[in-house]
Amino acid sequence: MDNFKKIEKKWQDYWDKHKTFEVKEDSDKKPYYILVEFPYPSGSGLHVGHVRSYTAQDAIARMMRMQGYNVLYPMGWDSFGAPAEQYAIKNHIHPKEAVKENIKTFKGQMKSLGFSFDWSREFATTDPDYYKWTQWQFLQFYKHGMAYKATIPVNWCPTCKSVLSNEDAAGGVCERCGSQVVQKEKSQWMLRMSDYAEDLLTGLEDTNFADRVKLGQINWIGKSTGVELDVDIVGGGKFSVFTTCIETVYGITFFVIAPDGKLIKELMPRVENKDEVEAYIKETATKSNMDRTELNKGKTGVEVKGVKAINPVNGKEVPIFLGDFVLGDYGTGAVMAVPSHDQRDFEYATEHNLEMIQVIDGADVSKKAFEKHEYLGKDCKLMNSAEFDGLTVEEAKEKITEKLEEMGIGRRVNNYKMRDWIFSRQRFWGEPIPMINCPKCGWVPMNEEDLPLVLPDVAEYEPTEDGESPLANIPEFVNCKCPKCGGDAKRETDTMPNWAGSSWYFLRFMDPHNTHEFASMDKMKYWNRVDWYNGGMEHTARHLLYARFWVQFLYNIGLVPNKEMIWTRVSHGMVLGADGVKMSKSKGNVINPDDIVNEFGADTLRIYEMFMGDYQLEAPWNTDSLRGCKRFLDKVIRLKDKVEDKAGYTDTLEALQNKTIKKVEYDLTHMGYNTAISSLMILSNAYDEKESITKDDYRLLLILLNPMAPHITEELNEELGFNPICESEWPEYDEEKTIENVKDIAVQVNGKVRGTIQISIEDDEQSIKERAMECENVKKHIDGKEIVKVIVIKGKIVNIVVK
RNA sequence: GCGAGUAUGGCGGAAUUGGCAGACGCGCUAGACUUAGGAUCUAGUGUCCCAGACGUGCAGGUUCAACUCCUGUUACUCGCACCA
Repeated sequence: MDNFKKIEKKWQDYWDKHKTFEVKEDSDKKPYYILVEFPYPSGSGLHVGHVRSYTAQDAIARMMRMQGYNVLYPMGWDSFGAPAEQYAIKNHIHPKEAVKENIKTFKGQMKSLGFSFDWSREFATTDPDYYKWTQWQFLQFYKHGMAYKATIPVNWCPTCKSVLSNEDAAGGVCERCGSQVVQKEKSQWMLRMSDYAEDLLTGLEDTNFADRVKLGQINWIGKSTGVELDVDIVGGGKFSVFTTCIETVYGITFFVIAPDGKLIKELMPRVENKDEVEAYIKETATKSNMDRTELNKGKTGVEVKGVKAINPVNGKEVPIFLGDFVLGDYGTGAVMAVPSHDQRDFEYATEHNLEMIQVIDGADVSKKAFEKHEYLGKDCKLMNSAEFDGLTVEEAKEKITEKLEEMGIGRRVNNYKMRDWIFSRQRFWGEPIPMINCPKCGWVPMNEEDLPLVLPDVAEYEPTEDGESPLANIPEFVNCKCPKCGGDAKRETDTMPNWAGSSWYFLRFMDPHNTHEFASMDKMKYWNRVDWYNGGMEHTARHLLYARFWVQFLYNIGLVPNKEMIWTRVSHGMVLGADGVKMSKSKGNVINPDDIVNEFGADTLRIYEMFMGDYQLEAPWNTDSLRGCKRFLDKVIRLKDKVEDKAGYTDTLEALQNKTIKKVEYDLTHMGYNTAISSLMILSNAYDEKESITKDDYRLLLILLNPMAPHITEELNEELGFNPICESEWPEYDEEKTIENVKDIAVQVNGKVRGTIQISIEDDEQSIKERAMECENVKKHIDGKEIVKVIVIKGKIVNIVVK
């Protein structure tokens, strides 16, 4: 029976030859764009996790094609990235060679699984024809004032002489060599993403993202409304703090400023304990933001001696501290500390023996702070706050803000956690940033007609001594003429982050071969937007936010038809190893899809991955369960022996068949793949119980199963003499026939099931009640007791309440 | 730490609106057919002190009725800005 290999190859060739899944924009069918995140073609080949989401999207695509939609389901390669570069450094070959090999492997694997991708639209982000447009779009950002250079700290390994990602610098130690990581200032290209914070927030209303996805976006943007307050420094100078709790302003007993901020640098000449302060700044430079803001750790910090600040509302002089929990790049890099009403300040004050002033009445603040989440909305009154004493917190918030505005030292502001996008990478394997630095003209964008700026072929891919991209070592690349004045100039040697190419690839799929635009407005208008986008949970915050930002910018300059180009976004759960943990080479629990396809067939793997559990949750691999799926398909094959050469449907199967069509249709569009398959198992079990079934009965099962197991169903369908399923229509169900006329319902006494009765649709409440009371076992439980009430839920349950 | 998610038999999971908890599959037990197979078929399979009681991480609450709603709590998984 194991001729599945032949069958699968046969139908894959058939689809290729007939270009079954290639779509054109001239169809009068309704367009529908299904997208799955294009993979990074790693050296280890396709992961069974890829198979899960590609199959899920494939099933929707195949069903919707049969339902008459013009379905676009494309695939490509997100092929820039660090692993290819690491490989190149080690083996001294150009990353593009490794990428080429990997893509070949991935594509072969995808074909062997029978995914209905439109391969005529394939591209890779590393194709110069593609990244030409990524570069072109960067120039648009630049020309609209959205790209700028800024000096910001990066993780730096002094031993490897290399810039590290936070991941590679976890715990302040270099992943590769174990050296202490330090923060180093570097000039980087930035995109003004924070300008879009509000639009990215409101834009969510024009999407159909799952709630948890929307929440992820909202939290990443991290909007908070509050007041920015100016604070004078004794003896001259001032700084600002941002607070969401201006009502506690009279409770300020000190200020804390960021060790990595600008302010401390300005104050330095006046600082009395310079050594101590500098040592603390140095220490902070070795910590990541996460280590710094962790609440459980001790509140470290040092007083900045010789400098005092003045609380603007009451003229009180208070000390200034350095504290690493204050971040230089969030808010104003300084906070007001009110230990009585903020737990973090409370701990800091306790540790450093600082004064506390309670300004909101209603709790004891000697042991812990009385915080906003405890006092807001509870009618708590102010105290120790001059003329504001006795006002409620809500009134005081407003009145104090008004007063500060009048005094000209306070402003209402929205603060966002989301920062501008650091767009430079000191790496080789990324899109070169098309900017030229001219000694006379400064930064000058390349002429658009000179794009793409292609990555050169080089022998070494190591970064330079001072951590610049290897491109800096290539004089032919670096030295150029200024497009403006024609004088000698130098190219930017940083490249773009991996996120760049994936921020707009879904637009390119709409018009992948366009040589004069990244995509034509006409074609984008035809497809309108991505209707259904699937990817991993780990991408729902950042990739999606970057992509939305990119699109909103393009929309604002009139280059895409919608402000949001992605309608529904869903995320699938990871496929874990059989031991319930993430698959990894080191754990030896990796399943290679090729092995499964070889031994069990693509259809079995597809069915299994759809059946393995709730699509949105992670699920461990289980080979026994996979065998069960093979058995199910074998059973479907065996059912063919029961087929009589008869048209029409078997009467007694009609209700179940209609119900199954409805269920599969609903489940495939609601990510209930596992229950879709279970309902098909139920249908085949019902077929199996019959002496014989008709050809139409059998074909119905094959069509419903086809989106998930496309090869074997096509083969069996052909053996029956029908047209290929991929050229057929999806069956329609009759709602009336899905309703069962006669049904068993449970009868409860005091909420416990004591019997069942059979009811039919026409039965009225009274007769159901009477029949329920007559049940043997029910009688036993209500005998001699007082009936308080009888609840009848039509078609569901009867509950008799007795005393 | 912040944000999100999850918790149901031996295992994966089901239960669309609060209405018979455990669908469907795996595994397991017994049998049939067979001569040895990861094949097929039949019956069974939440737990227990088994005419009944208990049971959806834990502790409470609302309700005629709670896996589902509310309050609190624990554990695990993911993301946190240069991994993709």
